[in-house]
Amino acid sequence: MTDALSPSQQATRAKILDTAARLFYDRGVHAVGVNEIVAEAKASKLSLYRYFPSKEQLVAAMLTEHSDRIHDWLVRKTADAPAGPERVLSVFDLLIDWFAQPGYQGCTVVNTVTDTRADPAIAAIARRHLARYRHLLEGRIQEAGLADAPRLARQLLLLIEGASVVVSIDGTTDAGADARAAAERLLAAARQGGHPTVQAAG
Amino acid sequence: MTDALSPSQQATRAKILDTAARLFYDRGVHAVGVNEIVAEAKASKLSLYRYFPSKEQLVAAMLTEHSDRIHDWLVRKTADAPAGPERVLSVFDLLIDWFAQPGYQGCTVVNTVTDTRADPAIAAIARRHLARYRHLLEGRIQEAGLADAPRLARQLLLLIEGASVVVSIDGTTDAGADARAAAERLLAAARQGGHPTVQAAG
DNA sequence: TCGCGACAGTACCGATCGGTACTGTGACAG
DNA sequence: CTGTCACAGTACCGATCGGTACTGTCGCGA
Repeated sequence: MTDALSPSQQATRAKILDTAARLFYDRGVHAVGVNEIVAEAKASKLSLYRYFPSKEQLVAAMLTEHSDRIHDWLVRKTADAPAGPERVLSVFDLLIDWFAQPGYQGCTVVNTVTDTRADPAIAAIARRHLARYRHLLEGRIQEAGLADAPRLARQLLLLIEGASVVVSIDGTTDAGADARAAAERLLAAARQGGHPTVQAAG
Repeated sequence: MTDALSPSQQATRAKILDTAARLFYDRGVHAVGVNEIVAEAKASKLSLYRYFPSKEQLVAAMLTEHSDRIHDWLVRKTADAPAGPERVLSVFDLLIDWFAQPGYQGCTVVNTVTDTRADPAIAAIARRHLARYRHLLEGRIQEAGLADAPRLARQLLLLIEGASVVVSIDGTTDAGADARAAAERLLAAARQGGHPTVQAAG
């Protein structure tokens, strides 16, 4: 095995990856060239193409690393919250803080899959990202002893992704709180155990 | 007033606009050049630049027209549905059909605002689009006699936008039904009049 | 019949794109 | 001291970008 990278090589690779992630997020994949990435990262194109065979694969590596980091962060942070429904809702509290960060422009995964519509590798990373997200939510919901966890997890994910989109378009963070309130109601309905419909409620 | 366009001029303009809308939706704004648009539309660049001063403004015109058309379509179709909560839910039925169309790649407004992140004109069109969407939902909710219409409208919009994103990434249409079921529960909770929380439900 | 204007088509412009080749330099191992 | 390797920097490649200029043609109104 000679394909292991030395510490300094890892540092160069990471520097390029971090710079690319920041620029891609700020302005979009198509609007940022490799020349700008290496200039900003104080690296050379030779280094970039040593670690990433093409711009496409640089984008894929960036997105994979980002998805992994977000997933680990969510797992760790929600584990700190008190058990029960509050732990499920803690996901929304994390997101509300995230949305409020200056320069928030929506979910990196969603933006990147939109930027690179024809790339099946990017699409696969995005599908995996959503699947892991649902898996995390489902686990937290089951821990809270709530029924119909798979469906609830899928529904909460809709609120999360919707809030991310609306926040980035509206420029306000209200959508985060709206999503949390909606999630609270959906969880409450599940705790009541029934499947009330509009008709049945009349 | 000599700035009115003759019927044949309107036809040329519309042909370019429709072709641009289709190509931009399929592959993204940055991935489609003006040469390809005029070739596909069987027009000339001279015609394109006669009616649209730049590619940016062509994109803006396309998005404005698209937003108007979607809004009119939603108003008209939901007006056909029976009054009451079912009319609110009819929005989701329309979207479920829409998501199932072959080649569905997400909401044009969201995709375009992601593609052209730095363009304030596009961002303004997108904000207006969401505001009209919320206004429509709010009206339908009020017609159904449900309380807390503004908040409910904002929450339903999160479900709609979230479902659009998830459908386009997952490649399945399940998210539409999930969004409808979640909306049904939120409407039922509003009809019960209370504001139940997870804590209060214990 | 004549003339005007919208038209499709094409050649072209400068700029920028992703990607390659090649410089010289500095660090480190034998 | 010497060879090696990763490095930053730069010049360069063909291709494509948005946008302009200029053909010749067609249709319509006077």
